[in-house]
Amino acid sequence: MGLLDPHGACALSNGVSEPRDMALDAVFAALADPTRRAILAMLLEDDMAVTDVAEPFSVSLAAISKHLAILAGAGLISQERRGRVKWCKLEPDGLRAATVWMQGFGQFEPVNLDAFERFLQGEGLSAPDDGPDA
Amino acid sequence: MGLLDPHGACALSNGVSEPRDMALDAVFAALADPTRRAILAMLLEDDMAVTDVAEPFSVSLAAISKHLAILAGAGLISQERRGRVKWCKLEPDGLRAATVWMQGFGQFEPVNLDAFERFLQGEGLSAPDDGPDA
DNA sequence: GCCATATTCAACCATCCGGTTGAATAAATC
DNA sequence: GATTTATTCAACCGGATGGTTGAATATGGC
Repeated sequence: MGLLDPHGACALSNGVSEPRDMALDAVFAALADPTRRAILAMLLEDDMAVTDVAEPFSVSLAAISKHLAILAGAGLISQERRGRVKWCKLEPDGLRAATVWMQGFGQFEPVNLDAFERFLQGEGLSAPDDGPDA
Repeated sequence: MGLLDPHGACALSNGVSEPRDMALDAVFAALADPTRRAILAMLLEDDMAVTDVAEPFSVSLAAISKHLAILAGAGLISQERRGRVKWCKLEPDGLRAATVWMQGFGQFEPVNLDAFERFLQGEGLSAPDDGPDA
């Protein structure tokens, strides 16, 4: 499928509804909530048990449990039960499809140096030094 | 804080709710709908009038109008009224903050060559045409 | 002025979402 | 076995969301 497949899973007049992008639906919907984004950021530092994830938030444990289920459903985290504790682990690959989809829209940005730098940082490569602020 | 500020605008037990990421909320929520993603992909090719945007979809014009309002509210498109026609234009910069936020999670991916290629493509060379089977 | 076109508004509807609460399940501990 | 700890389930609630319809509002053309 094309990077920017213009006709994802949406109601088209031809009646065809491709289920191709349900994953993107779930990922973006999961990211649309600030609590869930904060959870992802926490898991970026370490795997955590559900109770520990919930600790910094002022909402009920059940609410956090639901948030985690949504994140897991979107493939952004995985949950492994060990004993009575359920460990939550970030699944960075779950973001890849969404990231790629979004990058398709970068072509109109003149340079996008910020993103480029971040990308290199994330890759562990050294920048091809056209200057740090080129 | 910054890129991966672990405590965006969400309910924290300390009662502090930073309004910093409302834009991210809006952007991701806007992207969570397949119809809206399809609209963005259409606008990637050309500016369009509301009626023309609505044409390929099997939902009412009013529904598309609402979708466009949501996209505009998220800063992903701009709308300029010229005569009785309202032209819709992609605003790729509206995606930048979200893209940068997401890229912060790429650091766990071993190589991410795909994304790297896409990145380079999007950065300047020939537009990464929507793909052979788009 | 009148009619067609382009778009939105307003009201409504069904469903989803994020939250709550209290009970239920399951595993570790005493 | 009883209790504490970890997590989810089930029911419920208010508000948002995506959709509809029909009327309203402009604007352009005749």
